[in-house]
Amino acid sequence: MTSKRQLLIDTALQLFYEDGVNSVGINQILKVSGIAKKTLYHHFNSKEALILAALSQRNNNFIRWLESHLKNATTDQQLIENLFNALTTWFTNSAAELGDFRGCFFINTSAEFCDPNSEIAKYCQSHKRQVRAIIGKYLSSPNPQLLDALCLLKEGAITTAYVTNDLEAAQKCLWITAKFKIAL
Amino acid sequence: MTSKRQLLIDTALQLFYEDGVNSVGINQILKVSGIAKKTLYHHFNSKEALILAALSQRNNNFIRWLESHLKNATTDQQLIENLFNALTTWFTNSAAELGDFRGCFFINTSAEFCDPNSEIAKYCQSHKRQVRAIIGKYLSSPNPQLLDALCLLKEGAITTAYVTNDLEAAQKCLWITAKFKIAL
DNA sequence: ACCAAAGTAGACCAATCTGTCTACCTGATA
DNA sequence: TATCAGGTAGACAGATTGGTCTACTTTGGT
Repeated sequence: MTSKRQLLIDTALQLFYEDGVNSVGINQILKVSGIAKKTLYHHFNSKEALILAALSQRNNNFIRWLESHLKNATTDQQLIENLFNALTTWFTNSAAELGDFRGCFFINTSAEFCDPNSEIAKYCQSHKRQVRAIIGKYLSSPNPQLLDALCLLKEGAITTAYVTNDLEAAQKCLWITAKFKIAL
Repeated sequence: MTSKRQLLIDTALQLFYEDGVNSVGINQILKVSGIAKKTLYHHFNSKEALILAALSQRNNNFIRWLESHLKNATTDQQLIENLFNALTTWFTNSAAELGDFRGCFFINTSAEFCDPNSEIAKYCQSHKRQVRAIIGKYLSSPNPQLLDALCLLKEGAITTAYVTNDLEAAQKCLWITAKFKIAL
């Protein structure tokens, strides 16, 4: 069955997100999941392939979670509130689907893979594009400048919440957007 | 003399920033710098101590660079322009003092060290506090909300420029601040 | 002139890393 | 019933990791 494959991905994602991709060895993943090494290399060619699978899994989880928070917004103002309120639930470990907050898995993983042409770096880039597209989809009308502003504030909030442990970062973004009535 | 010590720090910082702290081994630093292992461990107790020294060096470089760009601003508007224009020169590799852009060394290093109580994570946190304080110092009057906005946008710009290779991220921040006349 | 600190080269250690391999077991399907 | 993908355990290989150590040389200040 593919259940072992899935268990490997789940375990890898959990550990990778928790400790960083380079800090987690194959053997640790095998130990935690209770799966044999041969089985891992039957399903994945290399550690990199497993990392990509974990990134993909996280991408799916994150996008499903994000979309569930944005979908019922009827105005741009509501969309903005939903977005940053959702981030706050994430930062405060109230978003069970995303696990204990340890920053953005894709930003963190990018930091560990310098080569911007690696598959891993490219995947992280595409994740950010997807997230941007989703937020844009729920805007009442195309508005690249507002979209840029929301994405930049979002990235700033995630980074700030993680590095400086400022759990209010997303709420501050809300106050900021409230101040500038830009194109709302 | 301490010249060897300094050479070690310079080499370590260069390699750490380029490839990530966990991807660079002690032996690589020794090879590049041409310094003996005994000498390294004479000056530093451990790799972690060397990392902390490299972080400190980078902190000094960055703050000196930042301050040089902000100091002659006479209005808040000018300060904001100086800040984000400076970031753009960094992103486009026109800030020689900071080396080829590879994101924020402190964000990247935080991503590699999960434990928020580690000395390294704490140092990264304190760097961000210092940068915030410097920007605040040059505001015409204390304005925590504006300061929050600038810091969040700044973090967002750095992260976005690095992960998605969007070199215009800082310029977008400028357009955004131009739109909202918040407390200027 | 002397002495301690700072430096050299590099062997060595134990641990860990990714990845390969042998030998065997299990269960579903043709 | 035969077959084959998927699974097990774990030894093994080859490289690399951070760090210690010995034995020796260079250098600068008193």
